Amino acid sequence: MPRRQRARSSEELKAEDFVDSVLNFGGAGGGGEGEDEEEGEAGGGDGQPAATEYKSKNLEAERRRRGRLNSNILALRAVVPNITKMSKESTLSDAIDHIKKLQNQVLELQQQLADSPGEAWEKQGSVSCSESFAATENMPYQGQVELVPLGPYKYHLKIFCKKAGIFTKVLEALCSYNAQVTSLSTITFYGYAESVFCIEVKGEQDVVMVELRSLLSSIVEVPNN
Amino acid sequence: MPRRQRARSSEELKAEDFVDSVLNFGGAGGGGEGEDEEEGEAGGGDGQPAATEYKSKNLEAERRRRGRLNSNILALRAVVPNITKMSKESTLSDAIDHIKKLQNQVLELQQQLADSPGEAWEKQGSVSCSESFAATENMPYQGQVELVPLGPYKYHLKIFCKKAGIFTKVLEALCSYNAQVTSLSTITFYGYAESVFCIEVKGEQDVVMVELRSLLSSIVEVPNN
DNA sequence: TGCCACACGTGAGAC
DNA sequence: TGTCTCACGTGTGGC
Repeated sequence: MPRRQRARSSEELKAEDFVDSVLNFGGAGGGGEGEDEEEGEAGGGDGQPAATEYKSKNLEAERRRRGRLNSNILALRAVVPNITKMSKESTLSDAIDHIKKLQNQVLELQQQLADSPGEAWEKQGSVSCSESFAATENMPYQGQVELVPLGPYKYHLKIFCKKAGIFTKVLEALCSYNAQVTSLSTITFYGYAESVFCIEVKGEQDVVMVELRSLLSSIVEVPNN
Repeated sequence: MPRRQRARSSEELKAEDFVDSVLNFGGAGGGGEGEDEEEGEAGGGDGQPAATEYKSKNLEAERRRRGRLNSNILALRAVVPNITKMSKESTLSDAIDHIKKLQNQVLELQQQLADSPGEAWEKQGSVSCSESFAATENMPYQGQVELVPLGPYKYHLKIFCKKAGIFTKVLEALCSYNAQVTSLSTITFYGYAESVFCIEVKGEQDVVMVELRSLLSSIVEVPNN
């Protein structure tokens, strides 16, 4: 045991020599064992006082790499709201949990939004609420578009569809044809929606309206994304 | 220069001694400089052949810690879909980007859901879409509830309000009063919504319906959350 | 060859 | 006191 201790201390001394010689702690380490490196430095002839005597090939590169890694950990800690402990490990764990939570949240919200239109009645309401509706199951789904002339430049646009994104596309299509929406009525049931737009298109010819109708049909009949 | 080289090599020798003595590379390192450690081992008296001679206090602990850290990095790489490079640094960067993206997505979806009823027309459509609506600004907001008897156990429930959560609460209230919703019509405009429910309440007395109406009023007139 | 990313064991410091 | 976390420089393998 004492011999082991002796051997260990001798190793430690050598280690200190080595580390100090690289880390420039030589001044603090001081004393007798420092002589070797100082000798070496003096021989090196560079004017610097016990500094920059030997650089391992990739000392600075490794230092930079550590810096980048640390910055990333820090940035990760910045974007994760719930940090339990200020340690790398818990930071990573919290980040993982947070990502999972966010992914679940996104999935939930998308589900809610997809089960619109009309306020996501069935999903947001509890099951008993859903049951309180008169049952009308297995309604066959078929997107439909009607464009009915009402008068000069006025039309009724009726659309029957199911998914949310379609409404936005319809609105954009109307915009692209300079159609003014003067009123809008939507009836919803079990996630299906029938909407009636009152639109005004100033000075457009019938052929253009046929084009618009065709565009709307392609939108509504597209498979639900 | 040659002297510097000499000094450096001497340091390297010491370093090798130290590292070898710890890493048990002594056999490979062999030769003259190995004598020191072997001497130490022999002195130590443990029968093992040049192995496990000295363990820094927390060698295994640090090894475990590294393992945990690595596992976490691996787990992080597992939950992040877009991994650009198989490196720790890019893994962390990708994780950060993914978290930011998810957070934005959640915010967007929540916005979309909150800007219902009626499919978030104004928000999802671009500004030009919003402008294509005939302007009806500054509509004074006042939640309203009407409960009109239609026949035996049948009522028309008319609700005018703005926010999404209210619909759910209304539905729950109807459920709690055993009101069957036979049909529903919603008209939306600029985020406001007027809904007409056709409901059936079997065998309830008028006083209960007054109670229900009062409950619905308290729901609708609540400040927008 | 150099460059890059990684794992390694160690010492220092916090608790 | 021990335990834990971290930063450090080095060796090594892949390109």
